[in-house]
Amino acid sequence: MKDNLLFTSLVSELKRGNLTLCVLSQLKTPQYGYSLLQTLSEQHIEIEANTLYPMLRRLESQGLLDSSWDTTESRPRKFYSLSTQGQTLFIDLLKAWKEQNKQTALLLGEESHA
Amino acid sequence: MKDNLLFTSLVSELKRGNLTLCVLSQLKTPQYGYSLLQTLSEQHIEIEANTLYPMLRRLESQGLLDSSWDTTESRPRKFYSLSTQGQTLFIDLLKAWKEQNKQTALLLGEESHA
DNA sequence: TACAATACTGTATGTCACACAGTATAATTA
DNA sequence: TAATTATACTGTGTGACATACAGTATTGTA
Repeated sequence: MKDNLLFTSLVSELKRGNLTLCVLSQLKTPQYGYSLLQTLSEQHIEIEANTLYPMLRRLESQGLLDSSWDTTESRPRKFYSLSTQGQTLFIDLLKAWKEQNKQTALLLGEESHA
Repeated sequence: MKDNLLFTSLVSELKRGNLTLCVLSQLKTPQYGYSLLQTLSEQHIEIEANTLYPMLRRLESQGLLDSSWDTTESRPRKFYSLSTQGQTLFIDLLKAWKEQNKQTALLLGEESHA
């Protein structure tokens, strides 16, 4: 719809924090990168491999995710899941997301019928 | 509530794109930095001066805002308002925001009663 | 047997929120 | 009337992140 570069980058900024929340929400049960990519895509959450893989490594290094390699299948897969800290943080982050959305919607709502 | 640094930075990421949208929404009528700071604060949108001022300059340099100095009052004030391009972009960005929120809410909603 | 799909790693770039530092005037208060 | 606070900005640096680009290697399929 919009081939405007500026628009694209603003939408990207819009997605930024949301993507982390979405990924965390999916990792109550272990998943590996590629499966997450597909799950999220099916749920209409667009995230690129180039974004997801670094993000998973980052979240692990921050202590929010645990990981382990599964080598029993045909192909080695790195499974990630929420650590204890990750679970707690996800709950708080979800709360923050809801609160922020509520306030933003109020602001934009008032504007929209002005 | 949370003095956790990691949590703080994740919330900050969450706000990132939203703040731009909020600021754009307020500039259908001209406002200056300091007044915006107060308006947004009253509407429970937390944004720091250190964030807002560079953002206004950025949005102007990107062509989304026009600006003009008002020197008739006691204190010089730089007024910003949406440019034509800014108006169009705001409408598209608002659409993108709504769509993204809908999809995210669906994903998180399904998770929350799992 | 070539090609697409799967499943990653590693590095570089540009943008942004925010910190920190600074300038300067008006209004308030002690 | 002197000190302080609120107003109203500019400028620069840092760290985090999304994404681009490049690469590795295996499996399934046409």
